[in-house]
Amino acid sequence: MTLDSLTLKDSSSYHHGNLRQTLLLAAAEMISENGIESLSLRKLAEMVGVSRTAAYHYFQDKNDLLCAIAANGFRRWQMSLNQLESHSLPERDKFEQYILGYIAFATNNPEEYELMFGRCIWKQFKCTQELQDISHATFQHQVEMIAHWQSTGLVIGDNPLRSAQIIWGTLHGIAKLFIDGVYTDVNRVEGIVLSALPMFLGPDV
Amino acid sequence: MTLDSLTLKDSSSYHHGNLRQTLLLAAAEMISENGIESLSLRKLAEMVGVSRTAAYHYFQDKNDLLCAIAANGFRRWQMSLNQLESHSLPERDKFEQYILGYIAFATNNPEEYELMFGRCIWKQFKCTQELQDISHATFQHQVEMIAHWQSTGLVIGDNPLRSAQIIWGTLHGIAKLFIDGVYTDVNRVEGIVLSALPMFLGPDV
DNA sequence: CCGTCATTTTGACACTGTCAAGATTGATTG
DNA sequence: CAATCAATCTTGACAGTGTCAAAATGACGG
Repeated sequence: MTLDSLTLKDSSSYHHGNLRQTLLLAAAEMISENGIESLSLRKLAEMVGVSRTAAYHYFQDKNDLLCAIAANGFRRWQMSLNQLESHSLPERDKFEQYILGYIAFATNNPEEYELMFGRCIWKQFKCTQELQDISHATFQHQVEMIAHWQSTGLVIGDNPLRSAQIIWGTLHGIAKLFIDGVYTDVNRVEGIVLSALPMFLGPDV
Repeated sequence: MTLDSLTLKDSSSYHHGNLRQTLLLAAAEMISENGIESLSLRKLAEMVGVSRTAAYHYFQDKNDLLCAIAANGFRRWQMSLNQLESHSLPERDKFEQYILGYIAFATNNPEEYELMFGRCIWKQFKCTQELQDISHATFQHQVEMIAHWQSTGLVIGDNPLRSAQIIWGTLHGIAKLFIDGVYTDVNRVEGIVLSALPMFLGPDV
């Protein structure tokens, strides 16, 4: 499977073969290059070498395509989580890696992150079932991780859901202020989140 | 100045008189009713009773109008801050009121908040000078408030800017997860932010 | 009354998402 | 092998958008 087969249609063949995959990849690239709002179905079609409405055979509408990209993002993030858990590290270091990993994921894939957690999809109640499922599973996964760290006394609080919401909120807020350009120096984000870390730790660590 | 004079053009007169104000008010209402992305200059013009391009005499483009609305939001928020400071309250209660006030402002005016702190304006580097000025002043104001609370030992940390960034990040993140519909039960936001509050307090309070 | 100027309108263009209907093709039958 | 069928892709069309250039309108000072 060459790159060409994923980005350009072999102009001799009417049927593309793997148009859905190609569209998803091209759209993801387009988005990460120039932002979500720069994605147009028509430009996408032209880039892939297909007519303007071809995508409608695989995606109900533009929102459906965006949901699929977001779902891919959740899959990647969950793989990150699994990989983190498979390492054998002191729990305190694991927690730190979780936090740094979250920020890294957000700042390295800002547009995908915006799609996953932003208003674009969630606010308008147009969330695909697929996206609903994978995102809920991911949330659940993270709550369980926090709950575990809390049960060992590493993380403060006695309500796992509450703690997860606060920690997540903090990470999300700091990430978003950078992603959206309110904080302008992206290089400082690690330092900020590292000084926030002790806030979450219990008294004995 | 009646409501009519602010929303509908007196059809007998060619010149509107206060079109800029009228456009700003109508746009703000339109946005807070149906969301930022539902604001169209053409619908706005029709609602105000004026032709589609009339707004271009007062605003350079759509982005310019959005910046003006955001700037109004900053002015309102800064008045809130001033009002809070003028009250005579124990500092600890003032801090709590600050936090609750921030969340209330964000959740009561979600679309305006999104405009003030979201990617829509900041990410695309199309920020008006007016908006630049008022927002910087507001940020500065908040950093000074945190710095003051920190100097008295109420708030943890020794770096005022750092602490301000973290506190603001946390508030922003929690607010945004609600506003954008990731957290769905808006009524719980106060509880969450109140349990986050102790994280920020020094050891002796 | 005339001209200047701020203000508003009209016409036009390129762009967007999306629908309905038709064209093309590979696969599956009889 | 040929005919049918279903999947796939294209064409035409429509309403909507932001925005520019040029024209029209009205108020006001000379």
